[in-house]
Amino acid sequence: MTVTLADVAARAQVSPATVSRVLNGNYPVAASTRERVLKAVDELDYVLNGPASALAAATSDLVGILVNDIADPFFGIMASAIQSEIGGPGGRAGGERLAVVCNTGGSPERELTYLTLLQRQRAAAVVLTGGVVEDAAHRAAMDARLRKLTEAGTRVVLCGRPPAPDTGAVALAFDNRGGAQELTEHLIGLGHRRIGYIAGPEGQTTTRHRLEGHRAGLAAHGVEADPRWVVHGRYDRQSGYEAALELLRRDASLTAVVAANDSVALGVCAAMRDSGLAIPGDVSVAGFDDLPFSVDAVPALTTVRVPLAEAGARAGRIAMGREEAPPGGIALVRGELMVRGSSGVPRG
Amino acid sequence: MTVTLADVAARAQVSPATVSRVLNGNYPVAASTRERVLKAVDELDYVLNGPASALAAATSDLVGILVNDIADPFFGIMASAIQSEIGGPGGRAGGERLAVVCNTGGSPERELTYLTLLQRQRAAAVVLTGGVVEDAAHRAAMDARLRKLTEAGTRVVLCGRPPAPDTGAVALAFDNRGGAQELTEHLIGLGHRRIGYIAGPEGQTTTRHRLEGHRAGLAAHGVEADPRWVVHGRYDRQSGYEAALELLRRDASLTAVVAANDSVALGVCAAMRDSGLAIPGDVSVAGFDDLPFSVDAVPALTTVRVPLAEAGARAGRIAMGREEAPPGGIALVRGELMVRGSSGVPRG
DNA sequence: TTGAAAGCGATACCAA
DNA sequence: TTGGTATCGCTTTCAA
Repeated sequence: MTVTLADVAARAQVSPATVSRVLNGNYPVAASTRERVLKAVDELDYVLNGPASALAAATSDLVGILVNDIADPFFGIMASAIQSEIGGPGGRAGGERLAVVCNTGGSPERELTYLTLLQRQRAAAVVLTGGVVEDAAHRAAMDARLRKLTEAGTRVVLCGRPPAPDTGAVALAFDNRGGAQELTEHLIGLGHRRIGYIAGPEGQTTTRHRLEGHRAGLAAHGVEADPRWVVHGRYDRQSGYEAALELLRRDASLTAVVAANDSVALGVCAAMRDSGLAIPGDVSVAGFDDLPFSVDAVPALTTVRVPLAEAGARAGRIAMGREEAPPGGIALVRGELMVRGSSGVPRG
Repeated sequence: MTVTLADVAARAQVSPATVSRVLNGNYPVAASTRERVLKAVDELDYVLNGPASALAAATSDLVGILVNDIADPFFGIMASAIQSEIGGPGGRAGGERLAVVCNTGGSPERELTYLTLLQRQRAAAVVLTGGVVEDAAHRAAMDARLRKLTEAGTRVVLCGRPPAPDTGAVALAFDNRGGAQELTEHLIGLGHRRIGYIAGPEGQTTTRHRLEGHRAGLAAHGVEADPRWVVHGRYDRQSGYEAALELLRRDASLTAVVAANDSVALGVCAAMRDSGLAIPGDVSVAGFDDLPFSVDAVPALTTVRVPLAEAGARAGRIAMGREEAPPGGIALVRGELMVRGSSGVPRG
């Protein structure tokens, strides 16, 4: 029915072993035989059986990418960067690896389940992106799974989350604290003194680190830090919308708002518009290099550029083993934060 | 070394066949034995070998999703919708399927290569999204590949591209013409008469259909259609930026611009800002339900809602065989267009 | 309801 | 440089 390696071998009048060698190209084969084999492959329109070869070779050409939600442009860019790095068709590496994108939705259980599924597939590598819930039990479970993976020969990269010592996973951390602090100081530099902050979900690493950075920024300049000026929410637009209204309800005299990520910031914009709060012409936005819409869709802006896609790309490189783990196992990369500050605005 | 099914069988004191049955759950097994097996699985921390089982069963639990670029929010949303539909962990289906996301970058060759790679993996289903190059040779090659796939038992869905008769693939078409016409008429309804149009890459189905719809809209209302008011570009932000400038260079008296998709429209916004063209307060934007940023990031807008994610979800459903192909093999869904019109604006 | 055993289709080691 | 072949780990008849 379907064409197998043996069929090709028969047609080319060689052994299956030889065909395999030609196909994998990692073994010396006479030019003439190679010719014949390739011709047979072509004539029979032969397609290798992935599972069979993965079974025999004990490794597949699948690379897992865990993201919070692939519909979020942030993770889309990460996934895209990693993909071009691992080199499927069109990738610079020229390999033939396929990217398995897994939406965890931030759920610890799903995260674990996906890791098991990827282990089941004997994935060549797994890249975990974004923050993680700070929970001892979950962390232990994760570490166990990660260790299993690396022991089974899968390369594991933590991209934007804390290192996991003794698991064999390589970590590529983002400097969430530093990024947050820098951005808050940017607003302070613009003259703001009453700055609201919309944080991510409580209990997540990124949430905590960014908030710490924000506070550090305020402290460094002796700026007031009213606890009522901090609201927690999810990392999405709707949450940003609601949080912005809540902030203004608590204190309408705020002159700037820091949103924990771009999607949240867009929600803030929407809230200000819908609630009849004018968006001033001299609004200032500080965001990523990589989420162009956040920067370009709002007029009259100021940008603090924060390279990020490069982090994803680098993670891919590490996943594929083309780069060693950086000294200490960690590389610091600029964070993934966005600040939205409006001069002299909103008063409800 | 690694735990196998046999190990579990030994520990549970049953045959491998029984363990397999328990794990797959599609076969009657005594409750007591099942207990023992599951206990053994747990104790040994056994993880099924995917490739082995795929080889034996001649099918995998991988679902391929071909997109232009996963970094584009449009495709991110599509991929996300399809994923939740095919039911990995957390999906409603509760299955254990993994999504393989493939970035084609619009390249016909990559498209073909990826299809081969997915065939190699014995993918359970493949969903192709977005438009396709209108080229006889490529079409023939694609059809051949698609036929191979369906013959091998892979379910194939064309989502947003023309049907491919006799390939066994199910098509879920977007009404690009209708959507474009509707949106252009929306602008006409707002009083615009000098409307620019930024089209996608020449030679693609979506490009042609949308442009046709736009022209039909103009014609239906006797509105002028100056050929100079149409510029072609890529479906990305930068292209929109350049095209907008080009349009205004050609004719600064335009009062509205239709962009062939959201990313392009964002580029238009940026161009207007950078070139010092004021963005009026009463700008009107018509876009998707699903790309919130395009709608929310621009103040004072009017929206024409065009459902789209539902198409992706439906594609997933069809891919998984939970829904039959609609009558005639085609379902029409609202298009994926965005209009950006500005009243009484830009003059350079 | 359970077991025995024959594949599934490549890979890679050992010879030649 | 090439061939023979055991092996990978699971699924699935066929019997019992």
